[in-house]
Amino acid sequence: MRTRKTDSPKSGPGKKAAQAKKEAAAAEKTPEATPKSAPKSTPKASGTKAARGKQSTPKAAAVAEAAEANVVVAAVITDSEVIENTVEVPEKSLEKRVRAKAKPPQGGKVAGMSTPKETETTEETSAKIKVEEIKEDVEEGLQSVDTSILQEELLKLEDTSDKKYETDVMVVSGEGPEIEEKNATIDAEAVIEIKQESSTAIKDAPEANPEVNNETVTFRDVDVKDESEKDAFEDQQIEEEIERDSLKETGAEFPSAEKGEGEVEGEGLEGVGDEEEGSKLDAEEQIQISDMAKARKIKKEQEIFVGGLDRDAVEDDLRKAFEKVGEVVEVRLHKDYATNKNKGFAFVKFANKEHVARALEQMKNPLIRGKRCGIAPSEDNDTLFLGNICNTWTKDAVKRKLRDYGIDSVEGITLVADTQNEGLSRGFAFLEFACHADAMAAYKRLQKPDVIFGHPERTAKVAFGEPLREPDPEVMAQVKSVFIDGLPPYWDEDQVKEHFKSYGEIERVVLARNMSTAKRKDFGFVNFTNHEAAVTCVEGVNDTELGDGKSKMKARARLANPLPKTQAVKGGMSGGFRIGHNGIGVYSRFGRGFGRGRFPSNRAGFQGGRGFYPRGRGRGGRFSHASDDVEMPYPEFHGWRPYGVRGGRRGSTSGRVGAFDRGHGRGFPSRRPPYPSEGDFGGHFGTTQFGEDPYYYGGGRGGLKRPFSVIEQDSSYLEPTNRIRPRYDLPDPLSGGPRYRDSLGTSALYSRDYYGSDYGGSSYSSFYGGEPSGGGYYY
DNA sequence: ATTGAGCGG
Repeated sequence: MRTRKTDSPKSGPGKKAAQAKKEAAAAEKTPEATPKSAPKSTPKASGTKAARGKQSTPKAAAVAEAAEANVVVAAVITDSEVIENTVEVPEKSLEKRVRAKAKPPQGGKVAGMSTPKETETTEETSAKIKVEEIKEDVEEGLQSVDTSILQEELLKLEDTSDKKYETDVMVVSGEGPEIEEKNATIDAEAVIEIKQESSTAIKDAPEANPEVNNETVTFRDVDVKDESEKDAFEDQQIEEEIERDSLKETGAEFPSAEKGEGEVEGEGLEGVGDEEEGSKLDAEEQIQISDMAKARKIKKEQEIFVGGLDRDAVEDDLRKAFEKVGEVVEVRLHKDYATNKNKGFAFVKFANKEHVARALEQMKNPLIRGKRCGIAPSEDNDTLFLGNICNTWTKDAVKRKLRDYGIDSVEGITLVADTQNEGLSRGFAFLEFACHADAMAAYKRLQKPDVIFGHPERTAKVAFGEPLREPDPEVMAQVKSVFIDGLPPYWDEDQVKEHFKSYGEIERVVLARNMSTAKRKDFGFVNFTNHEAAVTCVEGVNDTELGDGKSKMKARARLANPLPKTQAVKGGMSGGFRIGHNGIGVYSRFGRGFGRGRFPSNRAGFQGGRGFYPRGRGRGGRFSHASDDVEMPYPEFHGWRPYGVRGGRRGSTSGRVGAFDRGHGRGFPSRRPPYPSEGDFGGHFGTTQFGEDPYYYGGGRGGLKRPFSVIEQDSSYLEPTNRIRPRYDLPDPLSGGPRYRDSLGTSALYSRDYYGSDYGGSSYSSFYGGEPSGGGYYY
């Protein structure tokens, strides 16, 4: 059963040129010249490697045909209905996307296949994989198929033959009404070759031809009804990955990467998944990474993320909307061909970053297709998650080990402590880097199979960190109190006041010493009479040493957690009263942002621990001004639900209508009670099924690194590490692994940790019942 | 316990 939609997803001007270019590139390629993508081979598989070498003419023909086609290669597993993977330009992305989107076949059957250096048992496991099994899974509708994995497996099977493992490939060419589809049945290898051809073809033109980036991908995940809510994040992740590869492939275009075409290509085909021995990234690789990161950054700066789109919105709707504020160069609307609708988000690329800035200024909540949306900058993640660390290790041990692996660019390590057991960690840490390039380089290095952090029989897990949350800028802009960690314990209130009075008029000082509740006694609060003084204090004090010479202590200062005082927060009608309810993604970082470095932020105070607000003269000054918070409050952007949703929540998009409306007492998802403003702290957070909005983009220019919450509802998405190198540490094969926190668990976790202890249960007056706004009960 | 600790009123 063919279910593919026939509409043409793309319609970019200049596409023809790109196509021509691709064709030309493809023409130059001979099948023989195509380096085998060399799916990582296990020892067992190596015996069958020969199969890869053989080139058959029918295949070549199919390859040629596909390469000629301007875009889509849809792979359908023979005899299986339903499953299709349709990928549009850039073709090179196909494999990556498929891999990224699909979850591996059940039970870890495939789990090891891209992890050549796994244990003996693993190899055996993967050797047992049969295509039929995969097909069964497909037919059962249990999951989508990771065709790249399938292909790899096919190649490993001793008896792989063209006959046996045919795969339907749908080639779509043309555009608009002239779109033409052809089905061709070819063998699995040919599919791979097609992919390879495609990927080589695109390398000629990525940045030069923006339209080739006008990709849209669709996957028919039969086990998911409505994926839209999680798609944004994963798609961006995937986009990034693709982009990374794409840039990598075009390394030759970058000044410092002087690879020959063949090499570049080979390199590119190896992709992220390659797992060569070798302990360090070589210099060239480093350079490449840094180059692509630069290019990436530039590209990212030229675009914005648009979320909360009406599902029926089309590229043109976006274009029209944003043309008002800048020259729109490209609209990448992510679509779901299964439903023939968009996925609710898009990336809009502008001519330059000034236009981006303007858009961010003026189009905070654009009305597109009649629906209020939200926008955010598109940014990078500089934080790595490192798991599987022996829990007795100290931060220093981690740091040393990282050095052993040649990673010395870490700017900060947050080794998460085990609160129960003094001195032990919870076995994971966050590594902060100065930039995405550094993080990426480290990521690559840590991917290698020799990376072990003391955990017996376990390689470390590496991934990009999930975003932390940031409080509403408007709210933070009113905080007058500074939380200071590392106050000399012998200071009393007066001494503290004396020490900080230079920053502004101090209303009051509260020391932990005098708090019965405080576990530590080395922190305190300095309450100024105005926000500016608090900010000044934070910047002045942070990372300086305090003390009278007896014992100096390095202090860390942050704006204190805002006190959720009703409307106070609202500062009029516009504003972010939903403290702790927003979903601004923030990656904590050290030593950046604030002049003297910065304490790692966390969920900005709405986590069991109150956070340090990472904003300020944010992020290298790219967008922020110190006054941002004050002068330019960003309206909220409430989007989809973040975390899991209890039954039914996820089933439809209708409940999301008006999700971005706020402050008017209406427009919230129908199944969700209107937010009482502080109910977010109280009732709301106590009620775990109502999670935070993941797509809150409060203008995002502050610490927002990624406008998503990454928490997954189900396990059909693989995070980077998994895509690249599945591990065997997934205790529950059916769950997709422990990293996929289930919705309720997640919800509960967040509810408790973020908001529970401090705010939970408190009853604050409802916004809807509310007191008049204004005032601002912040300290 | 493989996605973050530390915050009063």
